[in-house]
Amino acid sequence: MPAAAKNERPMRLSAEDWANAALDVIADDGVAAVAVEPLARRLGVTKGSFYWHFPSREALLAAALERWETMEQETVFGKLEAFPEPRERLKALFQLVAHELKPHKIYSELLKALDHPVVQPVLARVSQRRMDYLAASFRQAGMPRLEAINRARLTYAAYVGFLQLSLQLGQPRLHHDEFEAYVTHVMDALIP
Amino acid sequence: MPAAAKNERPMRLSAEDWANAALDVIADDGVAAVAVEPLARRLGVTKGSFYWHFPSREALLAAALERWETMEQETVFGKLEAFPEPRERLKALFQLVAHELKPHKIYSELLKALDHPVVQPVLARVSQRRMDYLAASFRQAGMPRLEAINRARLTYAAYVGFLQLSLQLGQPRLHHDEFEAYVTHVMDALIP
DNA sequence: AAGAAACCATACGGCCGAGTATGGGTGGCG
DNA sequence: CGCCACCCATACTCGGCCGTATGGTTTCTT
Repeated sequence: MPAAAKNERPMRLSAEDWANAALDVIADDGVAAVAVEPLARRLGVTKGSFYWHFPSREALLAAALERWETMEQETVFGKLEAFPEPRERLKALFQLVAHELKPHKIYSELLKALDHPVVQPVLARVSQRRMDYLAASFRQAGMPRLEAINRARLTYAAYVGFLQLSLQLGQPRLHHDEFEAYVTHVMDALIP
Repeated sequence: MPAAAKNERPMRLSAEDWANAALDVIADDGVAAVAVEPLARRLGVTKGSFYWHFPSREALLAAALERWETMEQETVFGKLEAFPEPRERLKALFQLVAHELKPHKIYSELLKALDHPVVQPVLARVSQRRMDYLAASFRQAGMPRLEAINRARLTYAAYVGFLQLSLQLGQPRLHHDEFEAYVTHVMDALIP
């Protein structure tokens, strides 16, 4: 990653660099803020560069989302393979989600851009995978099938809502103690 | 409301008409879609009309949101005054939210526009009021104070997440039976 | 070193929406 | 009737972003 694009004049970029920059913008200001010319300024080049790598803005979005989807696949599920106990795995998942909010910023912004035709199918896949994973874990924890599915829905909805409320509506940002109390409460209420 | 703006040529508008039209657009296509010129076309007039009633687009948004905030105040809480029993009131609230999704479209779209400085404070107020109401109900149902607050947070997060997932990501739109099963599951899990 | 390929700058046309200026029409009210 | 608020149309300017065209420069290749 060509992090410092400020001083070193001769900076050649690749398509991946553009996709990464697009993801950064999405995380900070949302999908709507992904514009070619501002992005080029941010990278210290002009749009003449961009249109060599991509045919259109849409293509950049598609590439960025594809990149994000594969990355999220590995990071989220990878860290949970270590927990064979379903209940412990669920607790680990809750803790994981609760304590590193930064990687969830992109998901939250994509959620806000769900009307965009390029975003919708990606989010649909990712969300479905996650909910299936949750349902399977609840099932392994002893729940009957339908109940596990509904509990997964509820849990994932609580996750999504929590993201929107705490990330976007940054207002009532809980402090450490009461936040931990909240996480504990959620686990008690949702994990059988 | 001057619903049919198609044929009757001499149609005078008021500031309220513009605010209502803005709310319609928000419900359908989000806050970003509230633009003066398209709105004027939709109403069968030109922007010359708009800039008589409002000094800017921001002012229209502010007026529309103020209007929405007062209206939502009455409708949502008004229907629940009939239930003195806290547990019954909570169940009624869940049923109410689950079965008339249309009035929640605006809330969902505003949630997606939370980065907008005009939207943020309004949503913060409304959300806080609703969560306070939830917390009070849980408390009346016998929960200790802190637990009631956290349960209110969880419940409201589940509501927000459900809105986003079902309204925006319209994909896995549950059918009647399994939807009712889901609502029942949620009530069993969250209402003590 | 010569040519090809990769990468980028400059400059242009076009769309669309925000505001502004200005004048015209329609109502009520004396 | 005539005046004055009220309401709207027309016709601009301005800025921002998309996409295209074209030519220049660097880097690889042989």
